[in-house]
Amino acid sequence: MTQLPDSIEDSVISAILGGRLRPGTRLGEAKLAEVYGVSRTRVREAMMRLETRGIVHVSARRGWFVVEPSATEARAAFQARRVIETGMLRDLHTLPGDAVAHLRAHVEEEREALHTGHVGSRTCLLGDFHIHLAHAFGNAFLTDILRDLTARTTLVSMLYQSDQDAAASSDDHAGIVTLLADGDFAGAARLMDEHIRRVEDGLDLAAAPDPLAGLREILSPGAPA
Amino acid sequence: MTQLPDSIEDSVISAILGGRLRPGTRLGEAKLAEVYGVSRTRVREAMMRLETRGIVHVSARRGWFVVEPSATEARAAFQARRVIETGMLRDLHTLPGDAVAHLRAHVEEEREALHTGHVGSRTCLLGDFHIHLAHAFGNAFLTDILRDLTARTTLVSMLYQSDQDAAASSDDHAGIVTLLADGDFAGAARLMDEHIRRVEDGLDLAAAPDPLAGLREILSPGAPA
DNA sequence: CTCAACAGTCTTGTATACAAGATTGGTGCG
DNA sequence: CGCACCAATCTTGTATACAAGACTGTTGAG
Repeated sequence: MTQLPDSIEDSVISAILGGRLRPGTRLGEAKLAEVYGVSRTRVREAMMRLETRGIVHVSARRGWFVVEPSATEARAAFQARRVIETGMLRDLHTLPGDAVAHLRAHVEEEREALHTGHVGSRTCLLGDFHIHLAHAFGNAFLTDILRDLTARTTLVSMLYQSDQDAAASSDDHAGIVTLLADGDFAGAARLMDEHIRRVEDGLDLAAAPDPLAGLREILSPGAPA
Repeated sequence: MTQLPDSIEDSVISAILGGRLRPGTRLGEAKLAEVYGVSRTRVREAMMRLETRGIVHVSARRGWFVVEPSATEARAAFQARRVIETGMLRDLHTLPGDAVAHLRAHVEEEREALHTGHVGSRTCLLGDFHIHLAHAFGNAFLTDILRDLTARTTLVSMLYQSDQDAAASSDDHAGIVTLLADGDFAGAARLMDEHIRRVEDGLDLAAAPDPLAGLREILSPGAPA
């Protein structure tokens, strides 16, 4: 379903969406250059582009890091998504003929991923729903903006998620598609508002961003201190 | 009011907002490097950042150019602004105490610029209103997004504006501030919707983007061919 | 044993050199 | 006179070299 990324940026973003890159992960220029088989120049360019999109940031002479949104930024990212996505649905009058079918198919994919239990593709699909919805709306700018915001909220979820009920999210998505199919755009907007709020409220923003992100995977099999 | 820009990006953007840089203008790396007194490397970095923000684009081995939005992109840019700004106002419950005062002061500045008739600062101020409003809303992401979208719609106006009644726009702004002061956020959202639609409808999207943009300023004092 | 100072290593920051393609102006043929 | 071809020039694309700062591990004094 997801075509393999052709650029370094897409590759990094899809790794984030799929949960393979965690917030705070260091992305060394030399290492990436080797991985992608290009020179540091290209890697640097890609990193700078990702920086202006708010996906990574650079710490002077230390390296590039996947952003670790603060509690404030986490709230703001979800609010931004809520504002844009509900605004979009409220502005909606008609949808392209095949849009509902595509969205329904996507929700079906989500369901399957829920059952097979593959966490990576599940997270990725749940985020993709919103991007597909934006795509159906047909505004390229909003689609791009939401893609970046979704990447950020995915990072937020990795940092602050308490339980993040994936099944409930997918149910919301299904409900939204049903309302869209009925032409009840205002209703869809309301449900979208609740949906994003629900995810947002499920976050534990008091949880301090894990300063040991990189260590965890190495230490996780060991006994607690 | 507007502090002088400290980065190349800000400098370019403020030149666009002020109407000093027109769509299609070529920005040569060597020339910019000389102007800013830096090496081509820095200029290139800035240009690439502006490219991901949709402000300039690169034509392979020909140079960097200020974007010339197509009719489709023009419509999409305004729609995106409408969706976001109305969504923002609808999501509003309270406003910081000094926000209304600041916005009122800004509208007053617009009025003065209208009377003195300085086109550059007028255009700049009319765009800035929306950015200040976003700032008052208090979401940094949305503010950044709207800054870039406003730059784009400014470029659109330069290409497709038929008459662009600045006075009417300023009146709309004043009306929005009044409604905000009364706490009528839904009303403000409605007026904002009308306001952006009005500007959008005032565009002549049939007008082909001027392929001779760069020549005009040189030839304008001369007689028609 | 603790801690401060220091040398070595690693990583990014920046400039510069050179390659590759685009444009321009000129030249010669038809 | 018009047009196609070609050389010269200009501009960006990419790699690489070197400088500057940050981190790590060691060493020695107290």
